[in-house]
Amino acid sequence: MPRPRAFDEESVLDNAMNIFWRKGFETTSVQDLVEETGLNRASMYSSFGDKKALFLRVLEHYSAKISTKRFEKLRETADGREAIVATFKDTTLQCCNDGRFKGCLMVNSGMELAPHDPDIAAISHRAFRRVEDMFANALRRGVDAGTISGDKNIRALARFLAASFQGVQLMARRGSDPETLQDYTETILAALD
Amino acid sequence: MPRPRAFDEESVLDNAMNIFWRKGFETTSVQDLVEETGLNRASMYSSFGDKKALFLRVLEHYSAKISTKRFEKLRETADGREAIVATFKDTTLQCCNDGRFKGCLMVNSGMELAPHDPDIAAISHRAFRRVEDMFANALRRGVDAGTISGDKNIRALARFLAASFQGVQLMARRGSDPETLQDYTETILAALD
DNA sequence: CATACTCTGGAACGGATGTTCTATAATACA
DNA sequence: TGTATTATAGAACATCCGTTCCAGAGTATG
Repeated sequence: MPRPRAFDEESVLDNAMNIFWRKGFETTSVQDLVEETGLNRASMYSSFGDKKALFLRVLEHYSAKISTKRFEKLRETADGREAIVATFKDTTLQCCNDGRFKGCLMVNSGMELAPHDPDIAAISHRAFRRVEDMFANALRRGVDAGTISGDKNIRALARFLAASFQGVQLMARRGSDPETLQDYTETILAALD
Repeated sequence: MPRPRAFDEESVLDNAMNIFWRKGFETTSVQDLVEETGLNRASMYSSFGDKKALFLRVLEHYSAKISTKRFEKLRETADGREAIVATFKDTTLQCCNDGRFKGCLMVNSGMELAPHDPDIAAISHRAFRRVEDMFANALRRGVDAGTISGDKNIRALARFLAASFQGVQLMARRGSDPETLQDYTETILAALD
C-alpha cells in the first residue's frame, strides 16, 4: 500500500559516511547530510532517527564495507607475515594517494567522541580488539609457517601492530609527508624480525 | 591611565587550554570558555580576538608549558637511550593515571582540524618535526654513548618513535586499557635493540 | 476508482552558536 | 580633582543548529 522509498539506503549510508569521515561528527551538520545524501530532512529522521543514530549506522556500514575490505588480506593471505606486510603497505600507499586526509573513520571517531560518549568508546574499543585479534591470528599463522620467530610474545606484538596501524592513519589524517609515513611503516614491520 | 586588567593572562590560558584539551575545538563553545576562565565575553574578544585566535594562543601556551615539560628528559638526559625509554614510560604512566582521556592537545587538534585548516596543519606539522628532531638527537647521543647500535637509520627510527609517541596518546584518548598500552610501549622500545 | 498508508518537500521551531554593542566601572596622569 | 583611557558586565545580534510539523504526492490493495 505505502508509497515506496525514493532512495537507496546503501547509497545514502555511503554518502553520509563520506561526510562524517571527512568532517567528523560534530562538524557535520544535518544540512550537510541532507545536501550530500540528497535525502529529505523528514525522510532522514523517519528512516534513521536522529543524527547520532544515523552516525551509529554509518559506523556499522564502515566496519562492514571499508574496514572488512581493508583487512581482507590480513585475514586471508596464507602466510601470516606476508599478510601483515601487505596490509601495512597497502594502507600506507592508499593513505599517500588519498590526498584528502581522511584517515580511518573509526580512529577519528574514537579520538573525537570516546572521551565523552560511552557508546562510541565501546564501539571503538571493540573495533580495536577485533583488529588486534586479526593481527594475532596472522602472527600465529606466520609462526606456524616459520616466517615469524616462535619466541615472540604474540599478544604484545599484535597490540603493537594494531596500535601502530592506527598510528599510520593518524599520521595520514594529519597530512604527513609520504617519506615520513614510509619510514614509519618500515620500522613498524621491522618488529616482525 | 587605563583601568588595569582584573585577570591573569597566564591562568586564563591555562583554563582555556584545559577545556580545549578535553573537548576539542569545535565542541568547546565561547560560553564554555567564559564560564571556565571567569573572563567576560567582551574582555575575551578584546584581549585575544576571536575563538580561533584564542585557540592559536592556547596551542602556543601548550607547546611552551606542557610539551616542553613532557620532553624535558628526552632533551636533557645524557644517555640517549635512557632519555627515550624514560620519556615513553613517563608518558604512558601519566596517560594511565590521567583517567580523563585527554591525550595530547597537539595530536587531538591535528586530527580534528588539520584536514580543513592549513594553519593548524602547519603548526601540527612543525610540532611533529620538532619531536622527531628531539628523538633523532637522543638517538645520536645513544649511539655516541654506545647504548644504541651504530648501524641504525637514525632518521627513520626517529620518525618511528615520534609517530609511535603520538600513537600512545591516541590510544590514551580513546581510553585504552593499561595492559594494552604497556604492551604497545614495550614493543615500541624494543626497536632500540 | 477509492481508500489506506508512507514518503517527500519545505516551512517552522526553540535554543545555541560566535560576535558585537552599549553603558558603566576603575584607574593613571594632567 | 577632572579627564582620558581601558576593562568590565551583560544585553543584543544575526545565523546556524538539530528537530518537528504539516500539507501534499505517490502507490499497492480493496
